[in-house]
Amino acid sequence: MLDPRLLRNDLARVAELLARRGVTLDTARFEQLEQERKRLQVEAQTLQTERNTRSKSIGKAKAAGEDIQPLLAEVADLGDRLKAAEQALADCQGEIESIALGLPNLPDDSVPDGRDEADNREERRWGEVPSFDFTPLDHVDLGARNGWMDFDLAAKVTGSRFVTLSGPMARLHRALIQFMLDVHTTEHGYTETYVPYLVNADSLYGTGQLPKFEEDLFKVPGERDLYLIPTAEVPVTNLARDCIFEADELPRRWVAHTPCFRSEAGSYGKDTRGMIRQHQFEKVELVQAVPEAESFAALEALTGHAESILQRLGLAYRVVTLCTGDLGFSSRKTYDLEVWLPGQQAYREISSCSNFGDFQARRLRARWRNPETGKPELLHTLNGSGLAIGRTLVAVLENYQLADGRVTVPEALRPYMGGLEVLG
RNA sequence: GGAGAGGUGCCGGAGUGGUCGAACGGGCUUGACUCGAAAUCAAGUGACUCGCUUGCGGGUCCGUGGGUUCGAAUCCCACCCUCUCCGCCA
Repeated sequence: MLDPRLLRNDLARVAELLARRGVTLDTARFEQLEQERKRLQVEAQTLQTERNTRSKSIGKAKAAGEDIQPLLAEVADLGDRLKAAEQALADCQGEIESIALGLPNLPDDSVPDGRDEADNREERRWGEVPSFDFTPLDHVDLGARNGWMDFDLAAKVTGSRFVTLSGPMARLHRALIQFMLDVHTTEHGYTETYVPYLVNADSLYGTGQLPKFEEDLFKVPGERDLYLIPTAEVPVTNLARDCIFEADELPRRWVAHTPCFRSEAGSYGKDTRGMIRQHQFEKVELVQAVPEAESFAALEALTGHAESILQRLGLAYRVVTLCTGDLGFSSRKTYDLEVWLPGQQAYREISSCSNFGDFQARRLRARWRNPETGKPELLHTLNGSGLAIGRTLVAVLENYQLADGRVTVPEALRPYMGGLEVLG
């Protein structure tokens, strides 16, 4: 959520920045609601003051043994007027809040303007795009070998956009998870964290998936509705909800491996082949909570942590800054890491590293106590995939394939594969 | 699933209708004492928010949401969560 004070005091600038994202804010309507809010709030609070003072004097009079009937008569209609005023204020504030909850974060100045991913800005490339003296297969064909990867089986068990892995392929999948967790915990200073895969609505409001993006989620109906997590970002970032951290407890760096569940509504016909876009996939997620001053340095560091995984696996990739039109709802700046996939002859997203500023923290009431002021201040939250496991598996298969369909195991993963050098 | 207990400030823990944002203890901060420290003494110590604004004055918050009342931490209703015992279970 945006800073309500900014919305009040500099609405024109907010509207201007939102326009960069292609979002139109009805400033006239908003200003009108704000004025209304102000008027109603003063009115309601005046009535509350009156009620408080009068009730107190009734209490005193009664204690003194005086007749309170005349006093009671004086306040006869106060309750009704107060109730009406409070209701009007609540309605008005509700309306303002529903607008505010629907507004995305403001893009940082360094974010390029643009409409869609075609306008993203490439920052750098790493690694050599492999060349083959044969026509490389994609991961679906490679995985079909020996029944290691089977989409039909998964379709029978569940439906489309699921996969089953078998034998060494399943082990390679697991090896990637272990490898990534080990690197981030031992070398990058993250604390390994295990979290629930079902979350309540409050958590999803906190990180911004609700109220706007419910259709992307799998909902589990029950006495109290729960949702399957679309990313570990939700449970992990919510660890900081309603917290006030001391300065020496920061920065917080969490890493968690979780499955992720996405309904992929609206992506019909997109990436229907293979493991690129599934309803269920694994991810190792990096999450940080830091003071504002460290926010942007933390984004660079976090992106570097994710990059280091690709580098150790020897996978060519590029880093792009998402343009305003491609930026996620809660993010003010995002770097995507795109890995080279020989099967598609293209760079494809494998990690998304975002700085949310205080946008999530405000919804979460995630704060820290600034020793300089002694006051609680909103934290800045960040997260990034480090990395998406399914897509990394795809990248390893396609980039390390041999002419006969076998696959070399990247050296970094061999300790996790019992020393195995070649799959197949 | 059955039975019971409970959710109060950073922590422990009082408070069962009126000056309670909340006793008391601990913690923490500051000051005094001390060469220094400990002990002791004194003062201070919640969050959020509104209006005018060096400052001042309000409001809200005692699990959450409703209700009763002039007035609710205290009474009523619903829900959530935690703990104990029994059952079931990986």
